[in-house]
Amino acid sequence: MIIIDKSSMRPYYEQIILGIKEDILHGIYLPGEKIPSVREMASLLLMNPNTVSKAYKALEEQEVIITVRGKGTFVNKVNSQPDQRQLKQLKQNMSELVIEALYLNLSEADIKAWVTEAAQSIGGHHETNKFK
Amino acid sequence: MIIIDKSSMRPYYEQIILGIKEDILHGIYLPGEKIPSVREMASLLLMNPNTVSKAYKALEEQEVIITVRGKGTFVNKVNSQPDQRQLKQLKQNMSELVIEALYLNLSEADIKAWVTEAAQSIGGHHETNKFK
Amino acid sequence: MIIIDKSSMRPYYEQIILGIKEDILHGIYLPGEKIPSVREMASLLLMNPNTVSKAYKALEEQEVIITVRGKGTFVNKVNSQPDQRQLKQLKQNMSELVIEALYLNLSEADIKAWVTEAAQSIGGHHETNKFK
Amino acid sequence: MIIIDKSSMRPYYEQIILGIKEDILHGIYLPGEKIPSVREMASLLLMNPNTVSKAYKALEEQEVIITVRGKGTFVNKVNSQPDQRQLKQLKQNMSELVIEALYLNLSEADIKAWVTEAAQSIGGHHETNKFK
DNA sequence: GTGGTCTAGACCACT
DNA sequence: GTGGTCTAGACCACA
Repeated sequence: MIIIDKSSMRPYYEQIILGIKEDILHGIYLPGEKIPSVREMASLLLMNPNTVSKAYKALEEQEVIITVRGKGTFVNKVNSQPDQRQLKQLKQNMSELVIEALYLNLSEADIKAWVTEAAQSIGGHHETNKFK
Repeated sequence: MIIIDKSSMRPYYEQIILGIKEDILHGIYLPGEKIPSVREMASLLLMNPNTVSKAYKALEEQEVIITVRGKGTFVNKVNSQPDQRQLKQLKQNMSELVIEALYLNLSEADIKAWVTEAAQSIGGHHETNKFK
Repeated sequence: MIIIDKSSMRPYYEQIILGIKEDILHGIYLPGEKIPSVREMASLLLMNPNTVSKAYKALEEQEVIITVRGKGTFVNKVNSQPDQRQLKQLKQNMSELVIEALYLNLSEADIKAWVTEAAQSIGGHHETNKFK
Repeated sequence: MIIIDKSSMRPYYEQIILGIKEDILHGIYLPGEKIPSVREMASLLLMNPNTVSKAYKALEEQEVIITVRGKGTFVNKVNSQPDQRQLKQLKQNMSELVIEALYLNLSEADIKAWVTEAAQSIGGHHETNKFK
């Protein structure tokens, strides 16, 4: 279930992107399955369709979903060769996050515990991880 | 040495904040020591003084530095009691980062390896971690 | 109604902060309600938008208001767990004020009369005080 | 004993002013008594003489101390007819402080308790209050 | 339309 | 010389 935090700094459309990815990882939406249309999702989330549309476009660019004109939007199979640009960006973000965490007097182990916690709240449903 | 990535999405002032924290963790600036004045830093970074000032004010609010009007800006001792709000925010960011990473087909171990790498590129200079 | 005293030593942005808090305590702005946009408030107060923005950001940090990008700024519910740092600062200020007052030959009772006066010019509208 | 908080927002010279007033209220300096010279005070407080001088000038303007050329600086008797401007300013500050306090969910009684506490940490030594 | 960021330049208070 | 405040005006991301 996607929950939008209206008071969050993160823009709505990014929250939607994250929420859909999370749902896919949770196995709520399976590869090949249809996800709600822009309008449906908009009414589910009580949001402007334009905002949802922006999220869907971004997801399509990341090849997470595929839109078929006149039929709907479907979950893509996970790409086994991840986008190098995205990877680099993610690693950079992690590095910055670690700086902040160390500055808050956390240890490396504390940070890794967070990773474990986050991963376990998701893991087990996502097919591509079964074989790693 | 702080490097500003002008093409990054991250605003300059946040990059300055991160850069200074990183420098402190690296032991380039020691607690009690004076850091460059707003104007000096601005000319070092080829940046408007107001932008630097904004970063310094944020750092002061986080109790990373202390500014004394008319005298300069100084590195504070690291706060051993981290701000709960900041911690919560950081953990939330970590959780979102993990989702993105899992989606890029990374394993939990891959992510932890990033943490190790990031931490080791810093660790060893930061006094408060010696005793953890 | 917020009134800016241009001859006051207190910077404009602090006057705006105080004025908005006062208006909320007076019940002019209710929790959840939208307050004027940065630009509106700036034109109301005949002031630069940046100055208003600075006040709004400070108010958001104090969790008095919540800003939603692209939508506006809204009054938060009053925080029942006050910030310890703010409390300490306020008490310190009170202590200094009392010294000055005693030095002007006022009695403790005189000072308390001021407190009563100030509180009554506000009280009765602020929901959280009804239950204390 | 005057203590200067270098990390306080309040400028040094104001802290000196407050400190001297506090010492007089505490009976450490009595009316007619000589207080340390600018240079002595500066070396006591580890401060620049110019800063101390600024404080002394302000205190003289408020008729708290009297400087006699070639002899030194002396505590004045407390003025029984307080400066109306100062009174008004002080009352204004109190009003603002009360707004902040109410916003932090404090009751009127809480604020008055602070006043009592502050006054009692001083009271009893100051002659002009004995007769009120 | 909303707020956020950045620049440029002015003036002020403090040390 | 230090940081703090304020203005003016530009551009951008978000809804």
